[in-house]
Amino acid sequence: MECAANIDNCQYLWQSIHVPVLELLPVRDLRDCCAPITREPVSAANAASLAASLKALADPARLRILSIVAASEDQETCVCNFTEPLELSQPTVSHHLKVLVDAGFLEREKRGTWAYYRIVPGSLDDVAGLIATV
Amino acid sequence: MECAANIDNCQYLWQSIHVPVLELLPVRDLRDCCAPITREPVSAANAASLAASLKALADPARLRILSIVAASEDQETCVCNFTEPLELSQPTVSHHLKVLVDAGFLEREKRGTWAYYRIVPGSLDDVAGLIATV
DNA sequence: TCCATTCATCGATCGTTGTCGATACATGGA
DNA sequence: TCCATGTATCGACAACGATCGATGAATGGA
Repeated sequence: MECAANIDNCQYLWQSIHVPVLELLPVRDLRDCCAPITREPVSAANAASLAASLKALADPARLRILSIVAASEDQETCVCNFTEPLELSQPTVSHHLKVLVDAGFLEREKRGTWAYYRIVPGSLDDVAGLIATV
Repeated sequence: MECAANIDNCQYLWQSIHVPVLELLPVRDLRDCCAPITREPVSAANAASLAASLKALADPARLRILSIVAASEDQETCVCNFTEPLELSQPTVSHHLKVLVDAGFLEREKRGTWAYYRIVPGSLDDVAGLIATV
């Protein structure tokens, strides 16, 4: 289930990238105050999609979680490695991990009693690229 | 006052970029479950700073506002151009504009009765660059 | 089979935030 | 000076989200 949600999210991100965000359109009517809009701004759907991804990133604890995973030797970490540096309870850490998995930034693999998290390759760069195209 | 807040925010962003986010540190103690951490993760302060910037961006209306400004012919727009495409009330639009100005993504200039907004050059690319370094 | 450990989920709390109507402020024209 | 217009601010409300303790589910070992 988590895996499916993850794939969906990746596809969503992928679509957002390959949809032309800014397209040339005929100039609109002049107004009293401002210059006309020469390009079609980002659509409401694309804005909502990117906003959802950014919302998943816009939390100090989640940014540090991603950083901790990226900084670990095997590029993966179990939950027990987060609670101490973040100074957060285990349920709270699990909550943040779920948000990041659902948003497509982390993938989860359970081996025995432990759950290991890895960064989905390219996911952060994708969002960074989308921001620059707004 | 708004101008000062704007400058402060830019400096904050600037510092975040030039502070080395990931620094090499001696390997920590091995644990039972996970590989050791080989690099120092992003600090709590830097994470909070970046999260604040991302939080300002993580809203569909604000992303569309930035897009509308970027798509306008003179790279600047007055408030009256936002309410219609966003389908939001004027106070709500003003609220979002204030958030973006406080976060350092927009700058505001009042000419006569109208207020014009421009994108602070490089601000979006700065955040995009920071995401890739997490 | 029983227990300890790891992690996810649930329910509750409380601060944050997006939204709007009402209002205040500023500007320019009559 | 008075009024119309554009914009910001205020106050309130509802929805959201970060957090935690308690609990449940799964796994592995004794």
